[in-house]
Amino acid sequence: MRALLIEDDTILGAAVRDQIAAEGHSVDWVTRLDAARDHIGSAAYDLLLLDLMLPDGRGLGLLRDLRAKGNVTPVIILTAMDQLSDRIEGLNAGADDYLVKPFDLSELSARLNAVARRYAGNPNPLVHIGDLEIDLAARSILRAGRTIDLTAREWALFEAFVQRPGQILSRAQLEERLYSFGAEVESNATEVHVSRLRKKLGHGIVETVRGVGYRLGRAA
Amino acid sequence: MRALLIEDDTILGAAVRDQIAAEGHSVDWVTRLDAARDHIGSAAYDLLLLDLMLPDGRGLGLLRDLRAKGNVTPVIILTAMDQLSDRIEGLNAGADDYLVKPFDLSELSARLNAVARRYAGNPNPLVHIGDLEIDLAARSILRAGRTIDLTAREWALFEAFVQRPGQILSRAQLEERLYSFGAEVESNATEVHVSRLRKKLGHGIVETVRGVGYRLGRAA
DNA sequence: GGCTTCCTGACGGCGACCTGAAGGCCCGCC
DNA sequence: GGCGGGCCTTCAGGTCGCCGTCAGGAAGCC
Repeated sequence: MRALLIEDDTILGAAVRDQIAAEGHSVDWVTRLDAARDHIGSAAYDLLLLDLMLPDGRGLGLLRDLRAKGNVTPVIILTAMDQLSDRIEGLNAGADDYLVKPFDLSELSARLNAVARRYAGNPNPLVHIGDLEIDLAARSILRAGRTIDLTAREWALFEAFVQRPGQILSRAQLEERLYSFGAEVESNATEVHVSRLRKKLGHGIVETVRGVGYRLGRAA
Repeated sequence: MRALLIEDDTILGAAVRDQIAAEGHSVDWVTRLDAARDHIGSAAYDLLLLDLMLPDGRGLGLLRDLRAKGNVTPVIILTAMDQLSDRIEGLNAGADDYLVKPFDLSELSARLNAVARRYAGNPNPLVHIGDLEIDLAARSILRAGRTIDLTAREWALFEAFVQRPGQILSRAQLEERLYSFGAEVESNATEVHVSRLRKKLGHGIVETVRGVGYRLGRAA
């Protein structure tokens, strides 16, 4: 998916850009409306992320223009907490969703996937691993039509493997992912989670690389 | 399309009437609530434009009455800038949209067309979830021929789930939807609403995803 | 065989979640 | 204007699932 980010705050913009890129999408980032118009005119985007307060005008005009021209590209509005009327106006002008600053990157990620999926019209992007059918956005796993439920930690682990198939992930890398930052684990908690994951998914899925870490099995 | 304009300001009223007529619709214009009731009782309108401050009372009562009687005619509220609470009440009472005075006639025209378009497809599409039959436009739910009544909050919640089947909705997303005009919730009100929703719809419908949010159950 | 690394069952604490009850607000009715 | 009822929020008590910890055993590696 290709997204255009229109945001003049450099700190926020960089964070958002990185997050979208981390999800495997490509991002262009501009800080002004005129630049945005140029980009939209010359490239096909699947999603626009639009800040409303920009140095050369308000973003709503751009949105209205696009919709008036029949452009139906999904638009997510980024807006500050106190600009209620802007949000309302934005939705009325044809925005698909909006995020109130400051927002969690996970929140952004969720909306992103929702919008992308809606736009694609597809049921969902599915990943197949062995006999498992995985819907990363909906956080669901199917085997032979039966759903498999994972807890938060189990899912975080599993997701890490699925997003980097074939790659060996060290314990440290996994723990970094499970525990938001700094939190140290001095027990074998990760091992335990791997064990529980295997119990639910079967033993061919996660493979031990002795002395190094874990990776997806070759059943994939 | 046939519209009823309920507005006591003669200058604004005339302008709105002319604009709607210019778009090729027919308009009736009244300046009082009692007259509005008479008209609605005796003719079928496709759209109501409702001012909230009228010489013989507040327009909200009329709106509530209509919705209570099952009337689903689209309603656009006309309201002054400073009456934020009225707008919230209005949307909760079942209005489809609103315009803040003073507004552009082009603005009016856009909303008008949006509403007309939205309700052009006559028979409402039905959504089936488990043994429930849902008519999103009419706000009705049937199980085995019996209707299930939801309160405003309950419906808002349920609608959110129905519109995004399979997707997990975080508390933040749900609350943003329930209280879209800025109010913050620091209690477990959302949980309580989910609880009541389950009591009315059955326990297979809304499913908890611990640590993440809620989603439609797989009974669907 | 001895050492290290890894696996997994068990368990207790904690926090997320659920739900009944109470109080307040708003609205319609008398 | 007072009264009653519906709806919403808040609060508190209780339940239960998840997670970290530990320990004993299994599996690799020399």
